[in-house]
Amino acid sequence: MEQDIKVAVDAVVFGYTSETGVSVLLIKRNIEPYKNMWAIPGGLVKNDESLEEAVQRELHEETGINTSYLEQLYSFGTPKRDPRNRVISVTYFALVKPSDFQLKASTDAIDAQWFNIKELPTLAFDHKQILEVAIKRLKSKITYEPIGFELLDEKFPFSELEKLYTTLLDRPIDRRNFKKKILKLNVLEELNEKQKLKSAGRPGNLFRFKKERYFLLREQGIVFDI
Amino acid sequence: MEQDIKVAVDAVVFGYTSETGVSVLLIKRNIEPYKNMWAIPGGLVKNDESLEEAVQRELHEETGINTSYLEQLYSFGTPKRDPRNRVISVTYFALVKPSDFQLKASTDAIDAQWFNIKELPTLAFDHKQILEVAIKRLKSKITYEPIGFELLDEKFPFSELEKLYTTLLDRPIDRRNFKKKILKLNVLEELNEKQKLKSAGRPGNLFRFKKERYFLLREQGIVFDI
DNA sequence: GCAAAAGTGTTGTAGGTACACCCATGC
DNA sequence: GCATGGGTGTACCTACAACACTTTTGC
Repeated sequence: MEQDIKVAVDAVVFGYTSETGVSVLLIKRNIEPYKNMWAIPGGLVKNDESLEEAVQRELHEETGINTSYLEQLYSFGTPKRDPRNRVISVTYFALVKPSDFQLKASTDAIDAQWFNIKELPTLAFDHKQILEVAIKRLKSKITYEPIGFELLDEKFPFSELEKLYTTLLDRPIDRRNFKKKILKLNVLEELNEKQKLKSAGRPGNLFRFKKERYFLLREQGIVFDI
Repeated sequence: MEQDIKVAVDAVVFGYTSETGVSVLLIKRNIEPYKNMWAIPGGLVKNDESLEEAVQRELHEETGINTSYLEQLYSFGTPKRDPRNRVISVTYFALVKPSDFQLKASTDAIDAQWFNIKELPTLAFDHKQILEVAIKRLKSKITYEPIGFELLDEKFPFSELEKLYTTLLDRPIDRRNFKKKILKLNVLEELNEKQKLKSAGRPGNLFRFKKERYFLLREQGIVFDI
């Protein structure tokens, strides 16, 4: 028999806010199978578009989001992973700043929503497994590439970066040592602005990351340990 | 129009011998397109087999090789990468000991042969690009996982391991420091046998790697720097 | 003035790097 | 005996980890 396999792309999109922690973007499915269940955004690749184009398109259609940090994660192809047909899914890993976007649902999705990675709902298909791979990648990546900056607002107090790392690594970090290491990368620019605190406490200086230096480091596959 | 995309798997198989250095296994295509050109072994996935099963099957059919070290590398899906149809290729990365196998060609391949990674022939499709990704992965992986052992014979003199690393890293290594680092991993067992040299020189002790310890390290995603 | 959060330096230690001479074998 | 390759130890230095008190702000 002729090969009868479909090709899909799915995107695991991570975001971070200090209130909600590290979150992943999920959509509520509007069609069978797994109707009304939460799933990773994605869909079938069109005949004439590249895989990357397909992810960006599906992501935009289903959630309204565009992302500048997108890398391939893994391809899943177990025969029965989709009950309808055989579907190979090429999955992607994306990082965004949630505050940059207003989530919007679409025809295929009733709803699109951020979920803290520690409080995930039951997921459609093998998406639980995909998320596990993605979360593992995120946790490992943050220790050797300064991707934290993709997740933070343009200007942020140093404590935000520290909170992000603490959350992801799931352990406390020594503030002084952490700051020394990050500053040594020379990727941060300290601004003459202070953070606006909601409550008591000394306001911290705001930082911005230097784009050129940051992209240079990423290209060189920079290695740093936290 | 309905989706019309085929799914293939391809395997980049690396081997090492001290005579030929780090080599990759290629097949000479027996069919159009790119007939008589060298290519990475692979082929279309069958409807009811997993991706891993497909790679192992194709690899065995085309070259006679079985591999115990196999991991997914990357998926390539540019629309025009195959001139016939749209084909998504899920590529894999394999390590073998060339001495374990007698290469044999098959119907789809006139010939199967090892090529030093520095002396590659012109390749079919986008296989040059695939190989570049694979070689990059190999070079980086060898610095943080002790995969070198997958490439060496069961018993080997320490100098073989050193040669392998020197070749892959493309720089000289301090023998004493290298030995200290490797031995600290506690993954090697020193045997009471000496190497048989072809020419002059003091014969070295043979080593064997401790399987349990080695697999434990791999599971833990061990990090070591050369 | 007190609670909350940010800012800041030093010291000890472990691990990495650099480095050169002797030993066993083949011819 | 000479050429080839293997085996081995030390000293310096850098980089990381551990660690606590002061400052600024809100209330």
